Amino acid sequence: MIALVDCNNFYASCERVFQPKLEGKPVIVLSNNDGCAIAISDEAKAVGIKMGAPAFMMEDIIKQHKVNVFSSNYVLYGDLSKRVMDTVGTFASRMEIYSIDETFLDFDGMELHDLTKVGTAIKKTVKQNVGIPVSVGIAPSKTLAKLANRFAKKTKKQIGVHVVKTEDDIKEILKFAEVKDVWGIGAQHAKRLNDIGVKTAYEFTQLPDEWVRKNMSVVGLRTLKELRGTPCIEWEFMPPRKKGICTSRSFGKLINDKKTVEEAVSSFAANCALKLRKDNSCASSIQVFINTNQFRPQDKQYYRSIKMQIPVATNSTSEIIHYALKGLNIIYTEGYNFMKAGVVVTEIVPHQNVQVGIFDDINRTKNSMVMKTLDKINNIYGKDMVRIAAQGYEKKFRMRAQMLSQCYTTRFDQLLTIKI
DNA sequence: TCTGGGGTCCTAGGACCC
DNA sequence: TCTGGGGTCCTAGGACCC
Repeated sequence: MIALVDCNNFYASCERVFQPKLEGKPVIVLSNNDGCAIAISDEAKAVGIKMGAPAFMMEDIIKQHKVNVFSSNYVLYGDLSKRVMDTVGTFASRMEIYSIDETFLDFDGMELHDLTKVGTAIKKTVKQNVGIPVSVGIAPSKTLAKLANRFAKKTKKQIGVHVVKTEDDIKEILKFAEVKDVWGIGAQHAKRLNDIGVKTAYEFTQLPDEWVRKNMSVVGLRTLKELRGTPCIEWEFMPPRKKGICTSRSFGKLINDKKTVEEAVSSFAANCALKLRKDNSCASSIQVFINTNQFRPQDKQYYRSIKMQIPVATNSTSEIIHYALKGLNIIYTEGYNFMKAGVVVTEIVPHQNVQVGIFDDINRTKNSMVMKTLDKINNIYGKDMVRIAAQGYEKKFRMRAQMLSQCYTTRFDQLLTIKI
């Protein structure tokens, strides 16, 4: 059996941990740049706030219902996520962390008589240790565990746990779920399925294999079998090395001078280099892209990207900035209002596997010592305390984040003050 | 004023090779 | 009627996830 433990409205719940007065009140968290709602408490859902809705279109609802709005604070959420996972991990010998707020537990080979009891214990312990509410779904396959979890959230709010064992249990949750709510079936396939009269997950499981294979590829076929109770999705207990690392941001405002775009791209490149070093990896290829704001029909539109090889795989900030700017210089054209840019590093290899070319004249030992020192300083004094000159000083491209909470658990200067 | 960011996998089609 | 066949690699685009 497989359990899926999922944090309820995770980012909104994180904000509540440090402001308990928000319990029972509507809370939402916005995406980067204070763009869209990406976490919505039940109370905020109840007053009509929808996932992904742009903030500027919800101003009336927010004012009218006194919705508490937060900018996203990924440092805080990342730290609380780690604490949740540490607690959940004690309940099974093997765990696969699937995302910042979800983890699968492998119960195979464990003597568990009452799974509902186990689920309840997980929920209670996480709430007590970290303060985050979770739901638990337990079933024979990952896809069914996801559905069971959803079932628990929708129909057993107080308990927050649902166990699926028998054929009848499976049928019950399949008939309850719409096809669009199945993990692995997105909006496109859901529409296609609805068009041929398939509305529920149960009806989907009644389709012939061949139809699913033909119209939804092997991925859809796997989902089908998982829903019928046969596990087909492999465990990934160790996270595999990433194939690409991307840093991209919308700017806080439209930008039409090249120097500012260069500073933004340099900062994104620096962030990719930092992520590579944290992963102990190097990249031998880099992509840069820039684009205008597609939501402004009055503006001339522009999108270009470029991919370049890096002769010797690297994770050095200065080197990656160098190539990023080289690429930007090729694709940049004057006369547009730019809204977004990004840097992607790919062809990633472990640091110790880097092949050095014969004509390589860069002093890599010295460079890596500089990077180590830079990371050490920035670790203590905050990211970007020391940076490469190309990243600029003013950060005119900076995102909006007007309602940012504190880093309560990771910064000494932002600890919570308690008055007794 | 204003619409996120970071990933994965699969498939089809073109280029190229023998 | 019909224009070789079979393989690999790369890329773009589309689907999905949180």
